[in-house]
Amino acid sequence: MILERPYSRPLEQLSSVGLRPTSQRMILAKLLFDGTRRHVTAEMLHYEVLKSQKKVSLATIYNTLHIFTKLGLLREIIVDSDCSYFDTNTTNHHHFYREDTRELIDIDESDIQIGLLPKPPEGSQITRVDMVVRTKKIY
Amino acid sequence: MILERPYSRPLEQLSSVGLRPTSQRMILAKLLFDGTRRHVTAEMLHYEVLKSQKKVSLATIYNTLHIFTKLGLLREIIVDSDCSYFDTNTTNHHHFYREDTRELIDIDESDIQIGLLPKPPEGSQITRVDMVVRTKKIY
DNA sequence: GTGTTTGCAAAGTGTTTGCAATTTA
DNA sequence: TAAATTGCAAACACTTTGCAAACAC
Repeated sequence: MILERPYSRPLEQLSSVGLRPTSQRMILAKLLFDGTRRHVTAEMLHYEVLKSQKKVSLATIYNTLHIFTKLGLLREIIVDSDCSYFDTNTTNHHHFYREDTRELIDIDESDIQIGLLPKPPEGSQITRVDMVVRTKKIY
Repeated sequence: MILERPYSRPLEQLSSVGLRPTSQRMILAKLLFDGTRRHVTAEMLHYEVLKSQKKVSLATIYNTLHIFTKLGLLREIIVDSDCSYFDTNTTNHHHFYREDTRELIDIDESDIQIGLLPKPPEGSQITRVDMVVRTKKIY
């Protein structure tokens, strides 16, 4: 597995998409773009912020996650109707979803071969292929 | 494409899983198990019930969809954080999701070749593989 | 009769929004 | 100082739940 971002560059991430580096965005960007692939929910991020003795309102976290997603810094992953996950890996890849821990785990695109896709419905074009391999705990 | 249920057998569907055929369940089962593959949301189903001059409360529709899902009559498909879809086709298959119309379209398992899956995370076993091919409108 | 099922209304949950105060450039 | 951003609290949409009345067997 190759990491595209070997070390943290939160400021560069923000300025690369033309966003003002406000203190809240910097706090979030540092947590998100720390060089590892992360899958976070708004609540998880909020908790991490508080844990680090800082403060960003939940509303701002939601707004920021969506802004980051719209600008291509994050990708939203829909696997659970209860909450949205945001992935710092915005390249094409897939996921295991552990239903026991509600945890997402990357599957590299190269680790799964998908054959030719059928033609999309008339008048529409494919934007993205998401494969979710759901798993449960072994008892 | 082969239909597993060439004609409607709502009563058989209910009794096969040991559910009492109450009038509400019969109304819903007739709409759902009409022999075609359907993808419905609770709201859609509610609307169809009202359109046919009948009445089932939304709460009962939600409860019934979940009971049917738990008993294997339906499969829940998660593609949109705004609402849950329920699929009358409970065999392994995949979907196109038209983001413009919010419509699900079946892709037969045989229409897509998926290579070997990576080993699932330690302590977990694969329960299901969901592929969602998202599409958008061509302008 | 007895346990199951229903429907209403209320509550719950994750998320979004309006808007005044604050911050950035 | 003009425009962007934040945070609060209220609003929101979808979904679930408590409970009394109705129903199935």
